[in-house]
Amino acid sequence: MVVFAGQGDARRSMALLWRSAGPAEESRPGPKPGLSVDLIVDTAIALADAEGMAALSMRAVGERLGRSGMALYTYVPSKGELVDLMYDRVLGELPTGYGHEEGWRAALTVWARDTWEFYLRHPWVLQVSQARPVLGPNEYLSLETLVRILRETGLDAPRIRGVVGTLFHFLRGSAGTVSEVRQAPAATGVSDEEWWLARSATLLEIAPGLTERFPAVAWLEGATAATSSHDDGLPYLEREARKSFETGLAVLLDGIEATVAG
Amino acid sequence: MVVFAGQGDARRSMALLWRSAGPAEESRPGPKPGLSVDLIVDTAIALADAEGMAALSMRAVGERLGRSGMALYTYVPSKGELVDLMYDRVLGELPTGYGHEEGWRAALTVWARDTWEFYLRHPWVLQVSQARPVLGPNEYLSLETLVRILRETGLDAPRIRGVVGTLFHFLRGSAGTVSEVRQAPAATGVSDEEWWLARSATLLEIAPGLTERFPAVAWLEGATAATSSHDDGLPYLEREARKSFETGLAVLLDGIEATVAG
DNA sequence: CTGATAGCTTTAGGGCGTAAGGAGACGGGA
DNA sequence: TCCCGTCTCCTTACGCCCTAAAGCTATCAG
Repeated sequence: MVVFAGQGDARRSMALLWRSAGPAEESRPGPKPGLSVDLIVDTAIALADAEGMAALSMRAVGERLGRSGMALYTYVPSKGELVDLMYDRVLGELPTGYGHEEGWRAALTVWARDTWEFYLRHPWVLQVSQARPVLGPNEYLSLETLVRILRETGLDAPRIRGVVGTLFHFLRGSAGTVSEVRQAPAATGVSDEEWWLARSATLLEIAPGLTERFPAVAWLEGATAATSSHDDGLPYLEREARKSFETGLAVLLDGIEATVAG
Repeated sequence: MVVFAGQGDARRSMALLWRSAGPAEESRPGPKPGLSVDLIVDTAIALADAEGMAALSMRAVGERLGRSGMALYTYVPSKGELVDLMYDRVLGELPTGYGHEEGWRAALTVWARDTWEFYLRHPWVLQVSQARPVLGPNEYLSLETLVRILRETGLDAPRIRGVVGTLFHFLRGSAGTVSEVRQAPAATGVSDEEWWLARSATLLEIAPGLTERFPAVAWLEGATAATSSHDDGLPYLEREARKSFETGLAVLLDGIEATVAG
């Protein structure tokens, strides 16, 4: 599920995203607000962190706040806007200062690992549509952080743009694999290993001659399984995904270096 | 929306995925089937191609076939399984033979462009969860195709595994950006340019001092806009996404080359 | 005190996936 | 020939989703 953002009138969305902590709070008729946008957004984030994007419904958020789902519409125009606000708020967790004393490659490595772990802390972020930038303050800030590192490479703007995209795609994809691997067993009630075993046993039975039909894949799986340790207690798929992340990151950094060298 | 696959009993799923064109078709009591799994899958693919994954409902597919939504459950155990079948069927479109006469880099470049365009032809494929492999014949085949190219590099299996992942993440992410950029205006009734203009105008008004707060981003956007041609009739965001794809691909290939040399 | 207003609720309408039960068509055995 | 078991397909129904609309009530300005 890619969750699309709200597109009510631009002015209201932007005001919500960029609202500065509290604008004087004049006294007005009617009951005092029992909730606040911040409270709602925080609650929604906690819910999404704990139970995933699929469990994020207006009713569920309302319930956590002791209100009906409809109560939220007083503060937030739609679920889409709420997701935008969650997204931009949570991006604020990302570190912003990566010193360049040790060179851009070291900084970029740390940045990538930080970002990767951020995605794993908030897997639902990976389901927020990237169709169009949300244009919130923290989105700007996180982009600023990355671009600052990359300017150290001396590459021109179009190339930096391409690298920015590639890094984000890589991180989102890689983290997405791990996070879905983690959540799928929970969703289906079958553990990783069990699922894998059941499927591959059935597969051999139903589709014989796999090794002959797909020799390169067979080679890859054989060689991978052979070098795969079982000491760390991680599920099979997650361990492989982590290794792939490190390998892929190294390849990417090499690629940037080669591009810089020109 | 990441669509999770079905996980009915493994045997039935696998049988559906690997079923060989027609197993004798014995005569049985009861009315003749008016539909078939193939017909349903093809119809569902056509629907998803035309109107996106969000429009793919059992009712909608049934309607296209002149049946109720529930009629499909005679052929397919659940929507999840249907999505698996769609996914594996459509993967069959991918070319499989990339000669290595011109070297792996040339082959990989063509492969990447082919795959990228495949994703743009079937954007809904990007919304199919990658949590666990579907393990259908065409998934195997497409992986086989890529691994065959990559074995030419002489890299070891773990590294090839990392590169495979990185390439897929990059392609899926990059194509996803373009496809969402394309579908979002349709979904919201606002064109790309309009949306962008409205947002950035409002942004400048509501969040002044952007350039000072985010100088690196301002530099990047200024420099990009300056070099951006307007001759090809493509919407702004799509043109940029295409350029980023080519840049990113070059960086990645350079990275693989460096790793090989490494 | 009065009237306007804002917070919140309930109701309702149009989606969704799918469980359950029933109608009718058809082939095979008696 | 007739009946019965089986199979396709339908309708109904449940519980979830987002959100429009209308109504209740607490609160404040005048």
